[in-house]
Amino acid sequence: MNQTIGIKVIPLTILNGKLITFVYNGRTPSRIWEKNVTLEATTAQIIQTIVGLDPGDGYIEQLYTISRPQERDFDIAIVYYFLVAQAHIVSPEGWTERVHALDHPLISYATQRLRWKIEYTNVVYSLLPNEFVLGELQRVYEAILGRTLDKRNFRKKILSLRMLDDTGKKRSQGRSRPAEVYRFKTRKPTIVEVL
Amino acid sequence: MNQTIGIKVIPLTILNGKLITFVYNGRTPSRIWEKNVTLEATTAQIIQTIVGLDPGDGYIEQLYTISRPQERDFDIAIVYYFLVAQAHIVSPEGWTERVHALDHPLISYATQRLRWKIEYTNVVYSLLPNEFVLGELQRVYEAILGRTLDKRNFRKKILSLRMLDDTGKKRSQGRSRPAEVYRFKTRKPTIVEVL
DNA sequence: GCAAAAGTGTTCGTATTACACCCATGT
DNA sequence: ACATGGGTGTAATACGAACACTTTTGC
Repeated sequence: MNQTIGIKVIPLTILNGKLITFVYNGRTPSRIWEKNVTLEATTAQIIQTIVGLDPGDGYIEQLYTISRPQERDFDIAIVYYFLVAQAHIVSPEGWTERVHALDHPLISYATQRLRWKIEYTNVVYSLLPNEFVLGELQRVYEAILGRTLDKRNFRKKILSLRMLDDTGKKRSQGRSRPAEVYRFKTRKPTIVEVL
Repeated sequence: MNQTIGIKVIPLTILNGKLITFVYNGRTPSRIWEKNVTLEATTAQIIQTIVGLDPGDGYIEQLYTISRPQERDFDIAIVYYFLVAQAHIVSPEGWTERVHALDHPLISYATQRLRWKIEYTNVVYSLLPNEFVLGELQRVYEAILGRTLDKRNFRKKILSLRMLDDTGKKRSQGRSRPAEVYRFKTRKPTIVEVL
């Protein structure tokens, strides 16, 4: 029996104001790594074929490499997470929703990394549709940070980062005042100037 | 020919006020990973046998896993860095000093991670002897951050973190006023309370 | 007219920066 | 006596936290 190296991908999305992950038939999406394929390409293949999503629709980041992962299906697992907006997830067949907290130490580690990342990069874009209102953005931050935020302070902070463009459009949802619609200046991972 | 997984260790230390790394015969210390040995154990072995240091004398952290590393000696390299105080490095035979900046993108990534870590943990302890004076500590911070710091502000901040104990001893070096000698409260990685 | 979410400023406390001089020692 | 690094305080500013009411729409 030989060494097997696996790539695992933890898909993360926001559903109903919660940061959640999905498992497929009780397992984290994964595949054996084959020589002459980069780790990044394998990760993309997993997202494409197992998760059933377009890797380009989300944000991929390497999380950690562990030996002897619990599942015993690999000797080493190189773990990535994949952030994707709920809107891209079309047919959740065979998928089981899992709340994020205790599944795996790696998921809470991913959450930690995310908390830190959304403070100084624009990667939250990957959890939102192209156009959105500030309330939606705030709910994403709150889901990741696990606490509520003050609306005024949040808007002040976010707008000062100058990572959003005001589309000029307005959107009304239900019986409430219509909100300004925003869009990310860029949907590529970018470090936000803290000025 | 089969897949080969390598573990690499980037040793980092402070020498003459600079954060540097060492290579051995022009290569980063590494070895092939063998099944049934954890990554952590292999890393410790590399530090022990190739770097020639005691892993317990420094701080080890996983950095990143890459496929197709330049050296072509592995298909995949799982890279760690090892922080160690200059004082522990006894016989640098076969070792070549390398300044940190451009060697490898991973080294600048390690530097980034370090910059962020020393702000909220006590891991700098690993780059210092048991007892030291605040000037030495400041020089370590400056080497990692790559800029000079104001002495008064530095002392205020560091002492407010309450991660140091005053030994009561004084040390004079050369013709200057003797300095208070400090010691880390604990030499285990600890998250510093930001109070 | 009422429910629901959007939008908007000010105040306060804390943390960060900038900055200059005297001290204790070895030579 | 002088060179060397150690040690100390204050003022200005920037930043984050707390906080309440008005607006626009759908029903």
